[in-house]
This record gives sequence, structure tokens and C-alpha cells, in this order.
Amino acid sequence: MSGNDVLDEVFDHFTGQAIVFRDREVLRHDYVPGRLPHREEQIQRLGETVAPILRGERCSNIFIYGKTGTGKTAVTRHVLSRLEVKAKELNAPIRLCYVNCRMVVSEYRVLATMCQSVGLSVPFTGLSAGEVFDRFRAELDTSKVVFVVVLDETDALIKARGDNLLYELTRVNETMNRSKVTVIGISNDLRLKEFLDPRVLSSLSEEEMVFRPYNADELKNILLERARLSFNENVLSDAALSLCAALAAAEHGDARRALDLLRVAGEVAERRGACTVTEEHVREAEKHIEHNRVVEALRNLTLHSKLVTLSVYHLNGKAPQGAITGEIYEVYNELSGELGVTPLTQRRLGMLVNELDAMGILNAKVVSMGRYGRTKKIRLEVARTQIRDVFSDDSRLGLLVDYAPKCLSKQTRETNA
DNA sequence: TGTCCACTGGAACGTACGGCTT
DNA sequence: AAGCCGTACGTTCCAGTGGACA
Repeated sequence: MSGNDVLDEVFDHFTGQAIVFRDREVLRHDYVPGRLPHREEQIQRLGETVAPILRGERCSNIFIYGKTGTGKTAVTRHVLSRLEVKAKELNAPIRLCYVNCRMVVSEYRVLATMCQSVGLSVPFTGLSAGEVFDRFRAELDTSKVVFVVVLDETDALIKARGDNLLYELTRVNETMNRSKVTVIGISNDLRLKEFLDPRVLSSLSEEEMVFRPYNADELKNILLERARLSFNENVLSDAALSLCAALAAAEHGDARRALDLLRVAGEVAERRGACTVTEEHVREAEKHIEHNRVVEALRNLTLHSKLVTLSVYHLNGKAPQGAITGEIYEVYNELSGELGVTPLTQRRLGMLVNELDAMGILNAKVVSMGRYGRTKKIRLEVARTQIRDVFSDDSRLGLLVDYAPKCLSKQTRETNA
């Protein structure tokens, strides 16, 4: 059979029978459903808080905490979109601006996005943040309007750049005559308060909301609701749905994760030509998602981070219980030499290890070896085969996957002696 | 009980780069 | 063209530290 025949078969199979999905878009993260089960209380509370805006008054700043997939963003978007509609009906002047600080990670870009939403275009770079802020304030104050800015994943911005922007935003109302600004901060990190200046904290948290994680039953209801819209009738087995809910509930009640599992399980079933989505498809989906996450993360690492990972890979081959920073630096130096790259300092390597730890590629734990100092014990957190697969495809690193570091054989000889 | 190792991790600073304003 | 600015990525310096060992 030629390549074209194979493809024809694949495509025919896919288009001929849309058995599984009715509308898979409903399962995507950015889909805002009409109803948000188990968040009625939060919707009402947020609604009550922002309602004064409809009378042209500024409402309290709001800070929303909760882990990923607890519905913070969905509730906020839902309430604000209704607010916007109502404001239009009543002719109340409002402007909404939504910024995801993980995507828009610098203070400057956040300001630029805010400028955009008041119809002010600013250059990509070249101005100081202060200048952009002044322009934003001046433009906003040319008319009487309530400006609501939602800073989603604020924790990302604050950890990277500090709370200067938030400080400015909370004080901006003092210097404007006509317009008013309200800030809605959303954070995945409940400990964010520790990073904030007390002055910022007090004015930002005029109103505080905490979103508890969903439990398995609640997740099941959410999934049921979405499944009705996204799957065809009688396709999804109850067992598969319950499993998605249970797996996501075990992982801090993340609805996003549950929806991902459901979508991918549907796709697995579709690919296999199955008529129903079963528990087995969900298990398969779980593996699939994790595998993709790791492969993507490994592929996108910088050269030095890849070299560090590879050094841990080589060391863990000899000592699975974990290698210490000094050893890793030695192997890393040798690998860099093989590639003809200037190695980074040990200090920098320490930071790269921390980053890899945060990404879940490595596991680093500070340990004290008493008389023999304090260091980090570092292990690979992903399967060795995954490292092999991804790095073997890399044009530069491919050769180093099977390379035997000289400093390692020396160490082994010493321990044997 | 004090010493001392092998680091950790904070802070300040350096450099290169793209891109704006004047 | 000069002077800034933000960003990314890195270096240098150094105080601090947990706990085995003498």
C-alpha cells in the first residue's frame, strides 16, 4: 500500500464517522461555559462586589486565590462578561482589560496591554515603564470611565518582577480626576501574600476570595455537563467519566486536568475506531498527556539545561540514589568540552538545576553530609528512556547520549580501589 | 562543643541585543 | 547618531548553614 493509500484510509476513517465527538471545542481550556456548577456562591459574591461599577462607582479591589483548575478565571470572565453586557444596557462607562501574567511576563508588556485596551498604542520597546504608565493614566483620564484590569496568574509577575506595578496601580486613583481603576488579581499561589509589600496587600485585598479545589463528585458534575455538549449520546461510559473525575480530584481537584483527560480519552477512542469511551482509554490518555508534557519540556530546554540534564542522566546511570552538585558540575564541564562550548559557572548551574527541579525534570533536595559539607542530591524525575529518545534526535547532543564521561570512570576506579 | 566542609542562594553588577525617542 | 530602555542571560562576591567528626 502506498503512503497516499494509508493517508486516505486515515482521513476517511476520521471524516466518515464522527461517532465520538459532537463538539470537542467545548472541552478546551479557553471555553467559557454558560453555567459553572458548584461556583454559584463565588459568582454571586464577585457579582455583588463589582456591581457598583454599573452606577459609575469604583468597586473594591479584589484578590482571588485558588489552585489551578478551580474555576477562578472562568468565574471572573463569566461575571465580567455579564457586567459588560449590563453596563452597555445601562450606558455605564466601563473598560475591561484581561491580562494573563504568565503570557505577558514583564511589567512593560502588562502596561502595553492595558494601554491597548484604552485605545492607546505604545511601541514594543524603547520607553521606560514609568513613561508608559504616565501615558496610560493620561489617556484613561481624558474621559470618565471605570477601568477594570484583571491580572490573571499575578503570582508569575510578582515572583519575576516584584510588586512595583501593583503598587502603582493601587495608588493610581489618587492622581486621576475623572476615571477610576479597579484591580482584580488572580493567583494560583496561596502564599503570594508573603511576597507582597503590606501596603500593596492591604489595598489590593479590599475583598478576598478563596476558591477551594473541587472534589471528585463536583468534578463529575462538571464533566457531565460538558460531556453532554461535547460527546455524542451513549458514547461516554459512566466508568470512564468517574475515572477522569477521580484522577483529577487526586491531583488537587483540577477541573482543567479532568477536561484534558476527557478530551484526550475521546481522541484515543476515536483513533481506535471505538464506539464508546472506556476506562482503558482514560488510562491511555493519562499516559499520553504526561509523555507529551515531558517530551515538550525536554525539547525546549536551552543547550546548557540539556547538558545539565544529560550530566544527571549519566551520573544516575552509575548511582541511581542521586548525584551531588559537585559531581554534576564535573560531568557537565566535560560534556561542554566535548561540544566545544564554554561551560557556565557552578553558581549558574545551581540555578539551572533549580529550574529543572521546578519543571519536574529533576528532583533536587538539599542535604547535609555533615563533615563533608552541604549540597544537593539530584535525581532524574523522568524516565531514562525519554531522555534517550529526545536527546538522541538532537543534532548536537545525540553523540553525548552514549558518551562515557572520563571523570566518571575515574571516580569508579577510585571507589573500587 | 567547636570546627569545617561543600556547598546554597541572595545581591549586585556586566554584557549583548533590539528598538524606541530626540 | 546618541542616548535610553527593557530583557535575557550570565558572572562575581560572599554570608550563611546542617550536621558529621575530632
